[in-house]
Amino acid sequence: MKKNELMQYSCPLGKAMSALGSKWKPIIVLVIKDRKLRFGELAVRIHVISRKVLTDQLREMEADGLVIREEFKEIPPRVEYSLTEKGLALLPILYLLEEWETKYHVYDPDKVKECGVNSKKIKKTVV
Amino acid sequence: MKKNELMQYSCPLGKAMSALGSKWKPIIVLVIKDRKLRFGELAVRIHVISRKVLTDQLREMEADGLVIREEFKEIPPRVEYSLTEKGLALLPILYLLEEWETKYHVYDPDKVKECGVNSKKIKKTVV
DNA sequence: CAGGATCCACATCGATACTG
DNA sequence: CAGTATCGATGTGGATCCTG
Repeated sequence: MKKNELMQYSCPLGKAMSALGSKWKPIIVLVIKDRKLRFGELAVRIHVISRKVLTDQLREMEADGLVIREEFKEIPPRVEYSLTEKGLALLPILYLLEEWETKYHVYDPDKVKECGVNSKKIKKTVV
Repeated sequence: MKKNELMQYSCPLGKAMSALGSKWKPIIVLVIKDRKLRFGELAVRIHVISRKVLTDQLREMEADGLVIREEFKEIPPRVEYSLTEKGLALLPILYLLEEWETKYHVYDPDKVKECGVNSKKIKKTVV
């Protein structure tokens, strides 16, 4: 997502969407939600995402002030992610979005496919 | 945005984001907001977006039940777009997002750049 | 006027291999 | 363990030209 192109027309909304407008960020926020998680735990919980992309997303979210990254200088390395106040403040809005989707949901088999977490399979069959 | 890959882990949120998770859709919703707009009017108001992409986005939003497309068989052609109930229901959430962004906004010159509508320039200089 | 069709450039994603 | 580096495939956006 080309962030810089988002900042136009409706500025605050543009910026908001640049902070969470990616595929993964809202989901990452929901996954971290209430407890610190290590990188590996995140990777397992959202294992449809490659580790590289997960890293990228987390870095951007850190830069956007959504998550806190704590690196422990240990062997083996340990890194824990948690939500900032800003990230936490996003939760109610995400819940509203879920409600909204649930309420106005029209079942469209072409779009819904499956909701399994094992997307490898989905991806292959869908694409 | 590969919509099909969004439907995992957190389903309702995934679907919600697939409906408005693109760069432009939230902005389009805000622009249409309270009155019907013709295609050309939309294109002018969001003139950073190419007409092709605007068309694509509107088509997807129509399929997602966010907007209504009314085509008048006239010469010259006229097409008017308006929000569905579902699209309207999204407005308060978008306003919350704006509030959220405004409240937690941290000024980061590397990210904010400009909020001008003339993004050609922005793009060139940024990239 | 509102687009459809093409073509091209560029980003982004995913897989793999490697490192401290 | 938690990344980084690299490469290739895929997707997406923009520009241009064409049509009813």
